[in-house]
Amino acid sequence: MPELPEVETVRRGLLPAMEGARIEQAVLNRPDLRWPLPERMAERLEGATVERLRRRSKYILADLDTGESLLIHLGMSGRMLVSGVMLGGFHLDHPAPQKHDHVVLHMSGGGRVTFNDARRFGAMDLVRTDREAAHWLLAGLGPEPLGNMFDESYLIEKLRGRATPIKAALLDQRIIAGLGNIYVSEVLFRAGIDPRRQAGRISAKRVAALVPVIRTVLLEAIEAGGSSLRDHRQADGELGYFQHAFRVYDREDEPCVTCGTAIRRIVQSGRSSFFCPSCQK
DNA sequence: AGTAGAACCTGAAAGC
DNA sequence: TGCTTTCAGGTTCTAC
Repeated sequence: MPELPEVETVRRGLLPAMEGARIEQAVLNRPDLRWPLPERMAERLEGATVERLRRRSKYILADLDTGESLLIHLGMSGRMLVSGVMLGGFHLDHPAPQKHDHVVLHMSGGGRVTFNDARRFGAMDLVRTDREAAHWLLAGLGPEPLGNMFDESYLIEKLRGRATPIKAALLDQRIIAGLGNIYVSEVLFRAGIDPRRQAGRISAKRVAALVPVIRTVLLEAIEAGGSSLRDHRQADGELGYFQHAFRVYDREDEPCVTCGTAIRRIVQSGRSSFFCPSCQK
């Protein structure tokens, strides 16, 4: 489900329930997600106040006043539901429990945060905040695409000599952290690059042009997510999903928005890529 | 070293 | 209607 923009939208949606609030009760309905939950997780959470909510790539970090941070990844199907607070001008009532509600946090102030994940590819862990960068899940991540460490010269250098398709390179979280299958297709469409092209064989000029495209695509999606929070009509408290008009993703056989050619779908390393065979070379 | 593919899970949708 | 197959927005592990 979630790539960087969706995770950022989830983070923002969690703020009113979590930031500055105390975790009064943590209910763990199973001992593991993708991996076992950390030792004594409920005890380490209960009584702690959430000082800040941050995002690193597709991870959410809740900094606690205990010196630890709760690390959250939504995997493919992970969903966050907030209730008991105001969101987008609506008061969100507590929903009935659902199948796959794995972790429920009862917050001071009446807020509730429910982590639901059918496929259980998601994860949670507790890490010392001051040693967070060394955490095994975060240590290998490349730069934030919206941060200062990501720029034209970095990407040119990283892609140099690579035989892998540009699609796979942009999906590689060690090169750039936060893009997923949807936004890679969208980025390559806007940059006019064929997803099958070998990363190291794209001219430096075209690689450089990718950088602002990546930023624009992500920022537009974050903005769309922000709108969904402001104009939350369903008021069901589910965060991170929002209507966003994709130009190529999931549009196989539909006309290209630029030239009308039918969008193609191919499989690369087991995953769908969508592109316009006329606009992308 | 670098890359492609399988594996981890469940559920929704499409196909027959 | 019901059974089977395919596919899903992520990441790690294994095998070439």
